[in-house]
Amino acid sequence: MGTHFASHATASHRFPKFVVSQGAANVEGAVVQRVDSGTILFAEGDDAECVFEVVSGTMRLYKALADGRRQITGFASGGQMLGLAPERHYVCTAEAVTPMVLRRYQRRAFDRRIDSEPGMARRILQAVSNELRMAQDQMLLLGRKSAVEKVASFLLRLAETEADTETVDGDVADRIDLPMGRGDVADYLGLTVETVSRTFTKLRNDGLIALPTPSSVEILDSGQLRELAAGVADDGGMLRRAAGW
Amino acid sequence: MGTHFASHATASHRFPKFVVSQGAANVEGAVVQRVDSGTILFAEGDDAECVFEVVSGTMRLYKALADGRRQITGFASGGQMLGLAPERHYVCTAEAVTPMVLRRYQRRAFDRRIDSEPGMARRILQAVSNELRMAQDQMLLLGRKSAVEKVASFLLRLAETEADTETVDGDVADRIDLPMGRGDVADYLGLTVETVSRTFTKLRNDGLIALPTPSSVEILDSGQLRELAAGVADDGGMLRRAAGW
DNA sequence: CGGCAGATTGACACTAATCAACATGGGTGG
DNA sequence: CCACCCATGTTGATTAGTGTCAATCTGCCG
Repeated sequence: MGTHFASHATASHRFPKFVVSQGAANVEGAVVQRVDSGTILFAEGDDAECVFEVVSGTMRLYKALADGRRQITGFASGGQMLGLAPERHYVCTAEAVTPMVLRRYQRRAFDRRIDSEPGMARRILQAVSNELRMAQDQMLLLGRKSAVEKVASFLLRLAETEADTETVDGDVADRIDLPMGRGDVADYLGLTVETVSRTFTKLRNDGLIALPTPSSVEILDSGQLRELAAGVADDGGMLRRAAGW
Repeated sequence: MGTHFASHATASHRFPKFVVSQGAANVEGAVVQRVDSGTILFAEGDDAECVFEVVSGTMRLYKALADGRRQITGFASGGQMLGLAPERHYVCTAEAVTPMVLRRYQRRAFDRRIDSEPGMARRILQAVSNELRMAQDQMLLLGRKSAVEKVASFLLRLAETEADTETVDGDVADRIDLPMGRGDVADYLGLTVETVSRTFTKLRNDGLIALPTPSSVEILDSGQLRELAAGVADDGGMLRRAAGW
């Protein structure tokens, strides 16, 4: 790891837009709300007054250190709920990657439903548990995977969620659209923009993926990608060759 | 990061004891259970048939890659619940670091109480949310902190939890007992044993901590430790000195 | 067409991993 | 009771993998 000075933080990271446009349609306690990309929906430490549901678009959820180093803890899109955990304050910052449509609920109304509806708390628990499971996978990725393994895992995860929303079976999509830029991917995987870029290039040169544009990826060899993601520690035979096996 | 081959995995990691001794006392659906250190209480992927509560001792919770690389996602001690999330399978492995006393509940009985008692689901939700918050802190640590920052954060976190259980105020304990070895600390922080050891030594030489024994730490300068943990990127003036400021 | 943000590539620096030797210390058997 | 042994921890030398700094490329929008 380097010296960590946030030399690559861009202006949009440092001075994000705090404007939150007010929505219109009101359906059973929900307010539909439209926000521009770059909008900070809520910041780490804010009073958790609302719960949000993503209708369309992608958000980045992150925590940051004093000097600007940032760790994206997850991306939220299509149907995902934000601010579910019954904490007094938001535990991370939520910022729009793309223009978005959201449903906003008042925390108080939400809590009432939790206490009244029998199955409600259970459903929320299910959602939070799911987040926890993903968080633990991410810890394994951040703590123990190499750059290629991280990127491979990331691509496969995206491919699976895209396949879930588009198809019925548990297959992976062969074409992924990346709503976020290299900087976001880097902050998600605990890498730098340059390393992410180099790793994409390496995977392309090795024939595992194609990059029609920087923001769209085609998966050419999902098998090898999966091996990398699972951490089989196959480095293309470099070790074997070096040792003369 | 290195080549990741688990050359430092010890025999106890590879061939842990799977024996789980059967307990005796039965209090309102709970079975008290005693296990030796090294015992695997449950493994990642096992059917989640029981919920456990730690009475005494410390457990490591971890996920592992195919080649043995291991990421400890957390340590569980005094009063903490394991296997709360309503998943069909355990999402990580739980192994005793020290000899332990546990209370074991049947999952089915637990689910019944969740559905019957109104406040129950909410309390579980609270516990799972707390785990999620800690998981996100850990992601920030793993993805964006340097070795010293990681170790400083780790020590402070331990000191705070020890203070919570011993004192009333929010102060930190000045003396910490580490139930786990350097290997566990390394796998928790995404480092190697050697780096953890070197970092402890560095903190001792800098006068921030004392090490009466390898498994007990005294905090001498919690202020500077906190600065390190918060990521103020103060490297003790190394940069300035090197550049001749 | 020009400008600019994002992405890529290259050269180099540096952190932490690897490999290896040595220290410590708690337990066991003679 | 002491010597040995093995697990654990520490320290040293070297290197691999990423980070950093800097230049260049690409594509989009005014």
